[in-house]
Amino acid sequence: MIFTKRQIEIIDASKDLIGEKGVQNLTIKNLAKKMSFTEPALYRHFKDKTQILNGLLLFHRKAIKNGVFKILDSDKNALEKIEAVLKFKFAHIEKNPALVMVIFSETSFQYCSVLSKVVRKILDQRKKKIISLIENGQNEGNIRTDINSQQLATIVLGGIRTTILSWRLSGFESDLKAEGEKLWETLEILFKK
Amino acid sequence: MIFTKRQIEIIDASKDLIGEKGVQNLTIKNLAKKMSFTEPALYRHFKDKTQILNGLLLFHRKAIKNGVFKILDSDKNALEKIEAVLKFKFAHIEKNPALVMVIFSETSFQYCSVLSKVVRKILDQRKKKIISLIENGQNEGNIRTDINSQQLATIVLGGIRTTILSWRLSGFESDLKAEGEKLWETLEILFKK
DNA sequence: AAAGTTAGTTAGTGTTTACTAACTTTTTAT
DNA sequence: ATAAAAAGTTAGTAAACACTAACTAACTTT
Repeated sequence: MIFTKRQIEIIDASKDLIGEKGVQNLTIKNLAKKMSFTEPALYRHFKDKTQILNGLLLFHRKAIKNGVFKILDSDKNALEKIEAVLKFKFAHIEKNPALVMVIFSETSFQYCSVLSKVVRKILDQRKKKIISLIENGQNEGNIRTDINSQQLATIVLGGIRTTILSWRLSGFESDLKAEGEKLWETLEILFKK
Repeated sequence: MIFTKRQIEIIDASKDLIGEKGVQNLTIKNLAKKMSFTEPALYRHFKDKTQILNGLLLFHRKAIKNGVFKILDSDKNALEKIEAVLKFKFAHIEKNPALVMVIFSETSFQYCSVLSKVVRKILDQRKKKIISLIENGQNEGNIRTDINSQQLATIVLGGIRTTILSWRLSGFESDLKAEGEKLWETLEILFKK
């Protein structure tokens, strides 16, 4: 999927709207106002509202994917890679608080099949990546092997999610990066052989 | 807060509607249909829609609170109590899948101050309880003390949340209780001194 | 038996929603 | 320079939304 300039502008505006007041703040009216043109103009660029949200998800998925790929391709060991991925994600999210709102809105998307599929795919791939990193770490001898990779991945993902949730509930005022560091310290101790 | 019979029936119907198709499926129209009476009749029992959702949250909060209190009052040690609380929660949620949808909808409530306060309070109290249980366990010498209770609580809550999320994304078809058991096994190993 | 209360009804309001048809302006290609 | 395509406009639609006014049947209280 490739986006035009205008489409990216619209995706960006959508992200801002959601970041300001949640998914229900993303209406065609508000979006048009933010873009300072009229509502029908939006339909020149996206078939319907679902496609805008779909675009938002795909666009940022690509951004995150690129960041994560660089880390995976580096010559760090698995444990260091997990740390780097974690830090990258917290940094990306701190810069784009709106994304959290989107990710946390799986519920709202659940009965829009197009969107729920995308969200599911994102979460699924993320889990797979973490699992394989953990397995690498176990093979390298840096991560304990008395708990299987699947379970350890649950712990990692859970830690990330809870940390982000706390940040959101604090009104984005707590220091997400600092909390992320703390989380990593904990995970490192728990995971070491 | 005390509820009439009819209010509880309405709360129950709301829970079902949300469970079927998410929060956005809870409309006055659908609710009236499910109750098989007309829309205005609902307003004899609740001031507005927000109060219905509020009622739903409070009603189930009470149910969970009662269950958890029994566990806290028992003569188990802290580690056993954490295990019992975990299992109780997974069991309660397996029986009331709709509740998950509500809990996972914090985002949708975030900009309705009444509801966001309630959700926040629920999550906050839950965290506090887990933290104090962990501290008890640390004092009893059953839980490692090289990681502070706050961080360990993040891990517990994260594990719960991720497990429930996976279950939901599986369309409520995976075995939540079994996944809960696995989670506990993992936590037990990780937490032991 | 009269008066009041509770819990329902019918019929409707105003607002917001996503979206469209028809027209105009601007940009691009030849 | 002109034709075509792209990107905007105005004016509107139908459907969904939460909610209300006015009325009534059926109980309860006194």
